[in-house]
Amino acid sequence: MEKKDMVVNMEATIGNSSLPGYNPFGNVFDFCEVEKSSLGFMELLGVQDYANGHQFLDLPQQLSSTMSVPMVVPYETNGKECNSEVLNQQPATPNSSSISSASTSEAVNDEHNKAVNKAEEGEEEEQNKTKKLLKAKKTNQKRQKEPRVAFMTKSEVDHLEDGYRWRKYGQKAVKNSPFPRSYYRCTSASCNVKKRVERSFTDPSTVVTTYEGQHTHPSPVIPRSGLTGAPLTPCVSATDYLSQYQQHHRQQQLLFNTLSSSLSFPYNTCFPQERLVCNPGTTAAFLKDHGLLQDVVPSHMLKEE
DNA sequence: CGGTTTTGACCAGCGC
DNA sequence: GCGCTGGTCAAAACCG
Repeated sequence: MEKKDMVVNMEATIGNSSLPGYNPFGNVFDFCEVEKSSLGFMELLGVQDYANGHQFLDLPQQLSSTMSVPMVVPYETNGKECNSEVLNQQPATPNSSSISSASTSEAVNDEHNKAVNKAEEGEEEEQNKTKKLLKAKKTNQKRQKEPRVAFMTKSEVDHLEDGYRWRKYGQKAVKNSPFPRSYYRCTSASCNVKKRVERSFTDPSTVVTTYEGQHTHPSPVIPRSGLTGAPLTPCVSATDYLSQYQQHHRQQQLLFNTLSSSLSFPYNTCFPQERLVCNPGTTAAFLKDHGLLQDVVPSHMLKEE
């Protein structure tokens, strides 16, 4: 039973980093600046080791910086999630999350439409038919799970701007938590990316955002000129900071999406730090193929060898 | 008026 | 079979 485990690799990468404060993507120092501005309501929280069920508690000290760390929920090849409870930091029940993909929903909608068109009976019977179709469809169709990426971020706002447009389609109370979980779907047609947003009850200042799937379109919001990767400038207000943080968050997700799609995410070999930093040749080729990264990766990182 | 949010209902999967 | 929980649906409300 192979586990696609990226979190352990992330720790190794961070631990071996010769540049304290770099995350595996090399875009951390901006938030060092923020922390010094004493407005730092966001900080590194640690990384959950999903494979072994414990946290790397010393990670904040290793990094000595503030940032949000992308975390990956590993999946076994049989499709079972190893541990989905990022928020509550407790073991999840097996198969606790049953997720139907948007393609499933579309298929279901097709069936629904067919049922509606065919039915000549009264409304009630029509509805019953539709429900039966829905049930049959859901029962027969094996649900496929998309790879997930979870961000733990200290933030005062629940729904962080990440450059994409989302439609909220549900909200549920979470067991053992006073904070509800919100469900969002990307508004772009044919894009089946979803995300869940929930606030940690162990640390209410922490927001856990879990992305599922990969966008099939570029971000509709981000102005490319704004993605320089330059360090954050000193902030004069929490609003300024929030704005810069949100931009950073967008950058991180963009980078993660780009890497994910380019490296057949979830990958289980190495983090892209070497690609981006240690191997200029690879970096150049990489950036040539993935123009967005030029906006995301700090320029000083690209120059290093 | 069109897009988004809210919210109660429904469903699937799991444990007992 | 029953109850619990997470995820989704969809009608109504809301908003710009």
